[in-house]
Amino acid sequence: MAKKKLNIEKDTTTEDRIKASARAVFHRKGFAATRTRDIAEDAGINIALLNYYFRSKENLFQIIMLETMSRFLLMMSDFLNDEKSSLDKKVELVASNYIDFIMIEPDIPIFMLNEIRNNTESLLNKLPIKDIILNSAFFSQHRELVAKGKIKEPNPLHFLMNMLSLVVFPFIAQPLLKAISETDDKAFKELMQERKKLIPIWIKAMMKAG
Amino acid sequence: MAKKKLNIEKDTTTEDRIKASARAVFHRKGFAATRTRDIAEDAGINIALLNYYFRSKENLFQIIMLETMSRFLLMMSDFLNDEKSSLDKKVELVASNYIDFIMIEPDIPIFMLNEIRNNTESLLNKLPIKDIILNSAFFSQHRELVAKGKIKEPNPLHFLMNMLSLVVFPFIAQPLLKAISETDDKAFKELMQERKKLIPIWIKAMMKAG
DNA sequence: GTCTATAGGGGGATAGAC
DNA sequence: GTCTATCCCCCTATAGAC
Repeated sequence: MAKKKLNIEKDTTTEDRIKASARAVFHRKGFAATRTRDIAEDAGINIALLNYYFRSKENLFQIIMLETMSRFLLMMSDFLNDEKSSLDKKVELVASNYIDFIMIEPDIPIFMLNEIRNNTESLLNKLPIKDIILNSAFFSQHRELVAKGKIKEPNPLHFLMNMLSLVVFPFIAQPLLKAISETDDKAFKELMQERKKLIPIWIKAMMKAG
Repeated sequence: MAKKKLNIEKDTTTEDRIKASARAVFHRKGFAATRTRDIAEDAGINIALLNYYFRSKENLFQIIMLETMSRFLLMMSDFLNDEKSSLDKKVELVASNYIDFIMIEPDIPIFMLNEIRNNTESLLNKLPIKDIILNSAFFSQHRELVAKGKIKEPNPLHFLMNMLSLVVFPFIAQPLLKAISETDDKAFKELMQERKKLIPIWIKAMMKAG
């Protein structure tokens, strides 16, 4: 233990190493609590070089934030727009893939939601969020099923909220839930694996009920 | 508009006014992004006085954090331990009251979850979280219904997660959801009102399904 | 491109008058 | 108790050598 693994690979450019470190530290601590020193140390360089490449902490943050959000959005778009699959299948896709994604990068959800709160829309307006989500196959399929009477609650926003809630929230509340239930890391991961199968079943039951 | 309402009431003690301001600012911006100057200004006093009463920013934060978490825990405990009501009824209680609570103080959930992430358990261990939640009537009722075959998924943690997810997550993701769907504040509040009735119905359907 | 040294400023905390 | 003035550290950013 001890000795943290630093991000000093020889086969990447300095710029990329700084970005990788910035991403890691920003995601873990958020903008305000992050010091450029931490990023520089993690990347194995000094602050001067960081500013040489990225001008300022603020600017570096904007770059990371934009990339992280684009990545998230692109992933969502892929799942929600797959024309071939049914709505049920899409729920399975989102649950399974998104849980896998968050397991690998557990800091991203709370990081994004927290920074969005502060940046109040400045960033949100730079991305075509509305187009991607609202015009997705996911939403039009939902509309069809509502028309056919297969789904009771007609508002697609409730549907989207429910799906994201059940998938994402347990990770955001992870420390609290662990403390409540004396669950260790291994057991928690198993719970999340179970949810990959359970969430689609639950969602299906909800659609019929209310 | 303009002119922010400052917290300068004559009928409270200075100490209480500082605490009220600290609570407001910490909740909104988190520990790292908060400056003691902001708190002092909001309370209508200066930093010297803040340190006279509370010694340090860190100490003031600990006090606020502990109070906020205690308050949250006490509320949960009240809902989950009401011996008279059925499990279904408890779900209604939590959904309805907790949504009302968050509407009044929308910053609390993400504030708590975010600061818990940084403080890593130091604070969680000061509170009797486990006892209050795990030994609650809520959990024993859940166990009974599992035994009777009325609930399919036996793990009470899934049940707790689902309930909290459906209630809390939409508020945490509020800015994102608003951006996605072009929902304004009024419409969003109506959605949350609808959820007070919908969540208990959904939960009931989920229990039977998986 | 990368470093050392340092400027510049902001923010938490304290001394001391009232 | 409350204020003004000030200290001092830490952090971002830049100047300038290599």
